[in-house]
Amino acid sequence: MSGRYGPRYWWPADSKFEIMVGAILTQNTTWKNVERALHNLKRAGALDPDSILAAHHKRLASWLRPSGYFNVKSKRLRSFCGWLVKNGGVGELQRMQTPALRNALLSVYGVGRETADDILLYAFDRPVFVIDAYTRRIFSRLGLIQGNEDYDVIRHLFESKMGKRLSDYKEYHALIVVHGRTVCRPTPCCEECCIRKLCAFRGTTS
DNA sequence: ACCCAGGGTCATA
DNA sequence: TATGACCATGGG
Repeated sequence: MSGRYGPRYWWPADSKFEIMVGAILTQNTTWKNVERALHNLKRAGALDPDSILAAHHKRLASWLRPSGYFNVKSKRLRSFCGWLVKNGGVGELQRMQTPALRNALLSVYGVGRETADDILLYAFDRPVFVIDAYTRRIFSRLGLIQGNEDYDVIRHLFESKMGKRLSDYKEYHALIVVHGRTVCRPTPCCEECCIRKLCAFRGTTS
């Protein structure tokens, strides 16, 4: 698919921290709305852990408002920044082994498995495959998984079958999300259109 | 008016 | 382990 569609412009950001913030803000939310929230943070000069920790909840929530769930995301972003600072920042955390770093991320309030893996893959450059709703939907349609397996079961399946190239992990997830948007939700509206849209994935998965 | 989006937490059984 | 309620904005 990379050959056919070329590299997607994926997870644009000026810093590792911006990627991490984006990973939390994009939870069940369109990227367009996340960009607005990120823009608010930048415009306020608050796109850094210290500024976020220093801001009052009311103000932080107002910056995050466009990304939805602004009250819970304010708390989640706060807890994440607290963890980041407490552990010496990105540079220090980068020294950890991937499994330990993943467990550390999962211990943070507001960081679940998918968010943790987004951060591991796109901010810490670790070869971890991100499983999202699109991955389940597309690959269950292809008959390669049932779809309701545990997150880590599907993750290990992908990681065992696709080698270890970091760029492949980043690119494949990007392609899945970009194309997953065009695939019908759980109940196919029609077999024809779904099969046509899924054609792009055949050959890369067989 | 309805459905959905690049999820996670918490209570409950 | 496995559901369900809840969070909330913006676009189709």
